[in-house]
Amino acid sequence: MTSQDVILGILMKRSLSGYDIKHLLESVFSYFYNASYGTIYPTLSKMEKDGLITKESVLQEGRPNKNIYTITEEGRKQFRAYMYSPMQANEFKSDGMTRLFFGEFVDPEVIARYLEHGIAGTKETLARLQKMYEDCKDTMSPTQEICILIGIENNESTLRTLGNGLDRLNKLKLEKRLDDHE
Amino acid sequence: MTSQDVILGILMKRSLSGYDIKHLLESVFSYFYNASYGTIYPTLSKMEKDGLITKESVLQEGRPNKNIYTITEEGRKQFRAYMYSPMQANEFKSDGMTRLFFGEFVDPEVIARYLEHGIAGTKETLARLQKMYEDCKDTMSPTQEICILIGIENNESTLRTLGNGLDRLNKLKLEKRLDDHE
DNA sequence: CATGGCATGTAACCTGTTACATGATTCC
DNA sequence: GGAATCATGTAACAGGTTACATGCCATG
Repeated sequence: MTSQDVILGILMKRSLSGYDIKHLLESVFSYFYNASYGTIYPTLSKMEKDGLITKESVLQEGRPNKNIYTITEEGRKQFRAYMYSPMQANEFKSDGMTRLFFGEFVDPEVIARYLEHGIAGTKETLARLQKMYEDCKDTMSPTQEICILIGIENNESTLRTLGNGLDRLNKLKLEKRLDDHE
Repeated sequence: MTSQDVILGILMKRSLSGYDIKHLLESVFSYFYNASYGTIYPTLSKMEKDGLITKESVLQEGRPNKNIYTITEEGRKQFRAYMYSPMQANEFKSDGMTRLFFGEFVDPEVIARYLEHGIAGTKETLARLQKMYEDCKDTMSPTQEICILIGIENNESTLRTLGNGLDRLNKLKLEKRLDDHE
């Protein structure tokens, strides 16, 4: 999965500008994919050069001009090729988990901070996904609904597991305190 | 979090070779971090040059020689700096979720394959984590235990949610079939 | 005799981010 | 007056992967 594949998928439904695409990625996709302008604009240029999309400049008053990109038949073909290509494994990289793994080298208070930070972040993501689901569930495709429900369920579970982690940590602290009094 | 931070953390406990580090990453870390030899060896060289670790060549008979790396006081200082630096957000990139999101453009059978692929992969990860937990739980630090338990719980949840997704999909297929008969 | 484990290393490549530049308009 | 939104783009850099090169030993 490259940014090109994702952009092609987005353009399958309607023509958009690079700016629009970025906003879509931030809202709907943010849970499983992300890209910066520094990726999007050069990729769009390359795709146009390769004939996968066409550019139409739209003049606007009071605002900068827009470049609206439309997928070509060649682009649709390319997108289908992606959708039928072998699947790539998920990629997950967690600074929080890494720190937790090395937790024996820092104070328990720091570990608690790690977990609390994770809990706050997960809560935010969850709230965002739930809001999105409420706002869009009538206009979403069935598989998009599955997709967002999976995201919600996963974050709910992560929230539980991080909470459990914090409980385990507090239990450890308590045990240690009891040991110290022996 | 860079590969340097992770390598420093690993060397905090004992001195290891690049080859050993790679194997550790594959087994214990694979759930939340990964690096290839093409990252590990150049990083180790750079770290030695920067005085964070020292190299000791160990001659072996019947096998290639090993370079065993040991963390220095400077390296420990650097590692502590990482552990107290601001936390980075988790990174998650999912080809499967992306395809699911664009599911309206392919046959339902293909979507089912996506989900089944995800289920198989998650089961594998889960089995690996559970085996690791059984094998190592007596030698793990408390926070490492929390870490692996979080991984297990998360994969159990993902398995449930993917299963739910498959059920939802089958329900949709059924509804569609009923609609077609009207 | 081929495969896989042990062990290190590099060069070419890919993919992506950050930070900057530009500039008008609207909202507080 | 300052910040945010709209809108595009690039250059420098970071961080990584893949594939290859080397070579011996043990196992099937």
